[in-house]
Amino acid sequence: MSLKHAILSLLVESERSGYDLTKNFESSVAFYWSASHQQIYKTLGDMHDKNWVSLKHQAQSGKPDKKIYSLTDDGAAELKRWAVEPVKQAAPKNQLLIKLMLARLVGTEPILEQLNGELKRVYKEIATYSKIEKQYFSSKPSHDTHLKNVTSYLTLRNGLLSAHAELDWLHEAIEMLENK
Amino acid sequence: MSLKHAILSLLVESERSGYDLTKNFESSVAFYWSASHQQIYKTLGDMHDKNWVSLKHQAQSGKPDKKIYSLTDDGAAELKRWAVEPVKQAAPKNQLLIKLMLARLVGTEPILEQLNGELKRVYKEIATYSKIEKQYFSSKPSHDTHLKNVTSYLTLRNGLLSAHAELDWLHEAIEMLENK
DNA sequence: CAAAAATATGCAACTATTTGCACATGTCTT
DNA sequence: AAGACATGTGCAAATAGTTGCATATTTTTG
Repeated sequence: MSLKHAILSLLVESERSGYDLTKNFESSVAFYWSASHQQIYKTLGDMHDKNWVSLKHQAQSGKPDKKIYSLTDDGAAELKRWAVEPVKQAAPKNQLLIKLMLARLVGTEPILEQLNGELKRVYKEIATYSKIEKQYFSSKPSHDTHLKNVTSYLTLRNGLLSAHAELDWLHEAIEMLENK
Repeated sequence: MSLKHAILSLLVESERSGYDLTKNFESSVAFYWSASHQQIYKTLGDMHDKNWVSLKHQAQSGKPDKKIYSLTDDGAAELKRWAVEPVKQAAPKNQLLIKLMLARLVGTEPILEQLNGELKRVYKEIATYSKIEKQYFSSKPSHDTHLKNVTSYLTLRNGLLSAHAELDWLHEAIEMLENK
């Protein structure tokens, strides 16, 4: 799995608690990976056992204590090893296409409803991406931009291009099904 | 999960064995869902317990016996219920984007290698889709085409549009990283 | 003729993820 | 004052998926 590596990649930048990581996964990381807080706490424990991360307790006034995790040398080595290893392609899982195939069984109307629902969702997604693009990346990064900005920009572009492809497909699909 | 529903959707068309279903998943279904034979046999057993599928044994000369599964009324009802229920969006899982973020840690060269590897894979994928498009769908389905052809065509279009979006993104990403 | 591939099914162990619950405190809102 | 929301951590059970192994026969290929 890559959750371990997604977490380690955040710990490269700074030490973090499970709670901090959960927040990261809810905001920025959510664009390319997702995990619940239960999964994150569990995985931090597993990685601590493997000695990929080290742990220190931080007492806080008022709030509960934090358990702050940092990347160890072993963790950094594992992350470097994984980063250059060939990508393992995730198996496609597209519920909507199963449902589309069921148009014969349930009729085109309920399937068109589903497609229109997705259309709304994708529009919203594109709006979210566009907003971030304007806020943080008002001009396309150039050769003197820091590498981190470049990779963040490309992550955003990935989301935008995929969303646009889905939008185009949904328009095609809706048009063809409406003419049946 | 939707593996149950993907299997049921095939059993709508005809009764099939676990082996038959495995072959379906390796060829056509693979474009939108994937499953190993172990998983398919297991799930068929689970669905038999739920009475979503019924079972008959078929002796074969020479080859091992087959266990042929058919859709039951309960199975059909479940499939119809699921088909019209709102799509549950799959959480994004993109290893490549985690790796891209690691360009600072490991340098841009190994990441460019990964991106170029993906480029090759996507080119092949597009070639596969284009070949099928030519073989089976020489002309865009029109209003008098059977619904099943329309949905199959749209499944193919989904693959093509997604693959093209990824291709465009890879070109952008490679260009930007090369200029660093 | 021997080896490999295809046909056919499945268990067991492990890894990954989801869902539901639990607990403790602080601040902010109505 | 009551209730919601944020901070902070986690267990347990169930579901989903992967990996390795097992078995038996037939057909095809070199």
